[in-house]
Amino acid sequence: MSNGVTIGRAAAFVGVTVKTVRHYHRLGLVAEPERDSSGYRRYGSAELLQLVQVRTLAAAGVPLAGIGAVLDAEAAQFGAALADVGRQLTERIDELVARRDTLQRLADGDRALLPDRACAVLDRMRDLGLDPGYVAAQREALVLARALVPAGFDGFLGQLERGLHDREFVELTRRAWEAESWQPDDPRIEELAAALADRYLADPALLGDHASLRAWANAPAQYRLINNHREDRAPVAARLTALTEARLRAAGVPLPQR
Amino acid sequence: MSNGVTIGRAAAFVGVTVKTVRHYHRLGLVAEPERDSSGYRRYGSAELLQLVQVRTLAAAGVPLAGIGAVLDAEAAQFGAALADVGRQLTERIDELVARRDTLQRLADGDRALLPDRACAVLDRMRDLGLDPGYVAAQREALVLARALVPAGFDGFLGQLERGLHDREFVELTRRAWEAESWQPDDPRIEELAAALADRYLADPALLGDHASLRAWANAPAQYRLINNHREDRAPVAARLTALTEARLRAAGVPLPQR
DNA sequence: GTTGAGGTTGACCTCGGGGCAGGGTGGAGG
DNA sequence: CCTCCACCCTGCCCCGAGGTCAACCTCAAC
Repeated sequence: MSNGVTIGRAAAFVGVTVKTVRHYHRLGLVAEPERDSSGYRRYGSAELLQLVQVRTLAAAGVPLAGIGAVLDAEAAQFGAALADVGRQLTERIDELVARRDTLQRLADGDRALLPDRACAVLDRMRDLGLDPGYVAAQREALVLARALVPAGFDGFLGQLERGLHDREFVELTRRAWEAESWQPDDPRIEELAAALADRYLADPALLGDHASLRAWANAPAQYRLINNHREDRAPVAARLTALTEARLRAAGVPLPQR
Repeated sequence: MSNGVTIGRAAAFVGVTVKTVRHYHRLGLVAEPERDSSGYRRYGSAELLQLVQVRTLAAAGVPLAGIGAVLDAEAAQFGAALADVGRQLTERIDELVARRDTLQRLADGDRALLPDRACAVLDRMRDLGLDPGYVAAQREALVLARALVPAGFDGFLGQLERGLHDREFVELTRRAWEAESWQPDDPRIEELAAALADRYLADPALLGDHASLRAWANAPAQYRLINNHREDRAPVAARLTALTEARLRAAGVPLPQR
């Protein structure tokens, strides 16, 4: 007799691949048809009908794992089940759209990973003639700060902005970066630390506002990490920072514990 | 010294799970930090920075496999790479939206798997008092026909509609369904087949229009499958169909070969 | 007889991790 | 000291919806 069609024809009729049909069999969504004398599956109309039903639901986005239940459920539950699937689809769509929006903000120019205000600060640093290496280091510190201490990020930015408006402070910053080429025991390092501490004490706003200081105090581990960033590649700067911090602490400034 | 933070803290800082961090290590997206004396990973700022960068891109929908390349690429390629990812995201979003739309059409009432016109035909069958079992069988045949011979589907529908407008034909259909309770050798079966064939020959439009007939002729395997659907559960109807077809062929009607 | 198309099973791959097993480590409390 | 609890380590299998590769078998045509 050789009743029915082979799997290839059945798959073609319904518009799927042979693999997919076998996959549905393995999941129990479509009954296995009888085999002919040579072991080939022979599909009759009943199996094709199931295949069409499963395919229609799958193409509509119903997860394969839920198709069995949907087909078993009669009328009343059927609509509810489909509505449920639709809700899940909507959620995933919204998530993907949000991702794409984030991506577009990232791709907007090369200013990835940081908001516009931070990019402006970095641009300003470049314009002031600060070393590109220093600017890059600040950029990394900002990226870290934003992720690790989001509550203190705006304060951190404000602190940087204020520093850039202070000509003397900018000069000190420039020298501090140049100090990297000095010997580690150069006596000028101590001098520079003292000058920096004096500047901070003369204008405490350079250390950040109240909210910002509190945020840092609440996250000492993060403060240490960000503050020590690039320490290995800039040992002189590290020593400079330590000396300056010591002086500030001695003057009563409540910096987070090291 | 115990420098740096453990994996759990690092993960919490960045807002991911410990598993995710280790996953990134395995993919080479974040450098493995040094281990302390007990074998624990100790994260410094450099690793955290990488983690933040990777996380930001991943959250924006960049596939992990592409993040390495994106981070390596400088400025110019960076934007292009992100734009590319954005395009892929848009494609997937469109696909999901299309799925959801399909789903909503399906969920609209219990009339799944078939278009409105077909549902109307089935409703009309019910209204005419035809047996629910018969209507269900016709529904399955329509689902199959739509998937297997889309070109002939509208013609098939039209054929059914015309039949429903023919009072005598409806009566014959009703009797044909009742015939299932007869013995397989009941002489009334032959009579009924003759009456059906006569009715078809009296109004050949009941067999479908030209386009429809051509579509069936081009898909004999599908015709056979759909025509023989439920044959196993309705042997009398099967015999009835065969007898009727034989008469029609004898009268010169070009039905597809069995 | 041979060739090419199409059938059979099975095992392994995708992507972004989640979950569990089995065991080690460190600090706090009885 | 012992125990509890939280945290860390590695390694394995799991998810969805199939794709891909391998090795072999069968059918129809030349």
